[in-house]
Amino acid sequence: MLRLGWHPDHYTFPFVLKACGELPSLRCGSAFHAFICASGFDSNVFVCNAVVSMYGRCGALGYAHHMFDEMFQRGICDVVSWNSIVAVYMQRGHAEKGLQLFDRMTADFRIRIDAVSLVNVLFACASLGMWLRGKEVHGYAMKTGLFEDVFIGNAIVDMYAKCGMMEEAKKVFERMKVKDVVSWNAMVTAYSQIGNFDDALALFEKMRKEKMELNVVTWSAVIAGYAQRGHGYEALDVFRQMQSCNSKPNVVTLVSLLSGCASVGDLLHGKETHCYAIRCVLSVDGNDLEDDLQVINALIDMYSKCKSANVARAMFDAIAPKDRNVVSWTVMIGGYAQHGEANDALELFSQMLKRDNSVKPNAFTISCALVACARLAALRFGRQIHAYVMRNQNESAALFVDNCLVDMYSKSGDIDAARVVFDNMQQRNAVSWTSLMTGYGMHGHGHESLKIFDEMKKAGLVPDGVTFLVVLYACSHSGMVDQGLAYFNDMSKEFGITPGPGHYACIIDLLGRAGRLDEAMKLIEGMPLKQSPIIWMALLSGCRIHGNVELGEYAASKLIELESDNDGSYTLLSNIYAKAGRWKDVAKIRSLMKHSGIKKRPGCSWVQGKQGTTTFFVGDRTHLDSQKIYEILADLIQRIKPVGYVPDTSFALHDVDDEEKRGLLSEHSEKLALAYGILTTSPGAPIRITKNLRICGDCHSAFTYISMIIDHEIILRDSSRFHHFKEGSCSCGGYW
DNA sequence: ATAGGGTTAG
Repeated sequence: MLRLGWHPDHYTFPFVLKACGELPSLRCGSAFHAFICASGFDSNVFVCNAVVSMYGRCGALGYAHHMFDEMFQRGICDVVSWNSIVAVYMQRGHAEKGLQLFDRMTADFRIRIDAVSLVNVLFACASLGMWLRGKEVHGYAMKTGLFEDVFIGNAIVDMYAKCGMMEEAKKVFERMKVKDVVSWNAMVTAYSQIGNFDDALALFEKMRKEKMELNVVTWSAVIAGYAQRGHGYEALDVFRQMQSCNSKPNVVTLVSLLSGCASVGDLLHGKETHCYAIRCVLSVDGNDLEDDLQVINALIDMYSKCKSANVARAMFDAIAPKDRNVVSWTVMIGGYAQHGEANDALELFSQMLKRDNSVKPNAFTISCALVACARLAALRFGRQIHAYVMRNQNESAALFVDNCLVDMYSKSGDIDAARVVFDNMQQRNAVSWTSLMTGYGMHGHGHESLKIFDEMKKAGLVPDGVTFLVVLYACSHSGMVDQGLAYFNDMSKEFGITPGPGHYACIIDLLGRAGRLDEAMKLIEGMPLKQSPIIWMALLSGCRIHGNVELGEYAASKLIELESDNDGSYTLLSNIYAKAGRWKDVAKIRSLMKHSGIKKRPGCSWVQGKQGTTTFFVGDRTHLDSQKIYEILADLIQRIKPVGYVPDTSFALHDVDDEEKRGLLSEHSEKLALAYGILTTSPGAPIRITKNLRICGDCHSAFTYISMIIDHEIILRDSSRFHHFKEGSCSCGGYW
């Protein structure tokens, strides 16, 4: 246009400036601003107002305010100028500052406000939760007739909804004579966000039935509603409907959809959505970095929750390091912590701290790192994170992080530290209480766990299904059979909680340990539930403890029937046969496992040291100090034999002669870890070992004797609970 | 000028 010799007028500039704001491109915008000044158009209010908005949209708050001030000095501000600067502050998240300016505009300068001014102030009331002031504005709008404006009506509905006054919002919505798609969307999203998704869906259906206009916001809101409730398949279904209606999904739609795929672990649809994102949403030139990053972060999250940690990591690595934001780091760390290798999570977290750059962990990141520590029982690392939290306290996020700390300390074997964190919490919820109860339960302090349960109820918190799972677990690991049965009855009668498979498994476990296998079997037969593998596993392990071959075989056959015959069930059955000396049957199982391709998961133990953890597999000889480790072990075994230790070969699981069996036993990963712990731990300090599977019976007996002759307490966490070996006895008292 | 989105705990 300029090249053709045409001259822009004051109608042209606002359009050009608007485009700069939408890009947004501060460079273009300020270039036009300079051009405007040079050509004398800066005397025009219309143009100047557009400059203010442009700077605001480009995030240049200072420039915007400077422009406004200059106009103010020149005395050319009109209502639009005021509205513009107020809106600039609102949109950048400074609602309070915007509201202050609005008050000056009306009180000090007596500017006659219009509909846009009202929408601005309603927006501020909504985001600051100032419903009283919002109500005044509502009254003003009714008096002046501005309520008829659909924009005003929508803003009032939204204000009430955001202030949690759904009844008021509904009333206003129903009284609006003219409604548009925004009005309906405001109601749909409000219902969805307060958890009343039924009403949200009902409105959505009504919109469709009456053939109202549905836009991308409507569809995205419904997809997000399903996704947030873990209904990924329904979310995908709505996405299909959206496509068949020729609505074009955008970034928000895809991010919602991906979180739906993640929540149900649907890798296939996740990949499909990834392809769609590449085709239609991700910008080719990387112009829209913010939006792209959100989609990429959602993709990383989806891939790790769908057990594709490597793909997730590749995407993470593909983001330029300076472009990764805190969410990118958090989803990757959280992905490793929960669905992958927890060690990788801690490795990545350390990297994040080391980069002394702009990205600092937030409460989400810390929680994810603590989850990883809890899984590994990485007490030392967990303590460091605790110290970091103390240095960078953030009140508003304290509850979540503190709960993670309680869980981490409980699961890492420092129940006293868990208690200290719990006692110092400003706020507690049901998760805080149950985390502590789990800790005591895992350590075999059933009575303490139940005491906390009583205190929890006294504190006014209502126990739910998870709480009772923890209660029953605590009872079974402390041999409190009658209490456990009583709680099991109470939970449905007094608290109206229907027991699920997990609760039944706990009770079967409880009865099984106590040797009341017939009662356990009767309970299974009378169960009003679908057969579930964990229930048969519980029975099977009860049979293992009491050497009941017949019932064990039955439970195993049920597991195979349910097609959940994993290595654990075969190992248990094999243990039962071995205990009964039925070596032919042991061999049969071995060949069956070979035949069906089921491999015994390798046992693996790791021990906490000053320099981090050291891991051992069965028969591991890869360690530098291997020779010393085996020497220490051999020496210990020789020394405990005179005190009464007899190697229990039934745990060796191999149909080989006794001499060889004894060799295999002494190479179990937990024994190697203990020897290494003795080698490297300072005298008197406890040795902390973690094992991925349950501790082997022979190792348990050996550890008990060893604890008589060494100067360390041995604290071992296996996949079932904690064992504290001290002075010739173990805290588990046989309940493991 | 009004409506929608990603990461955390038992």
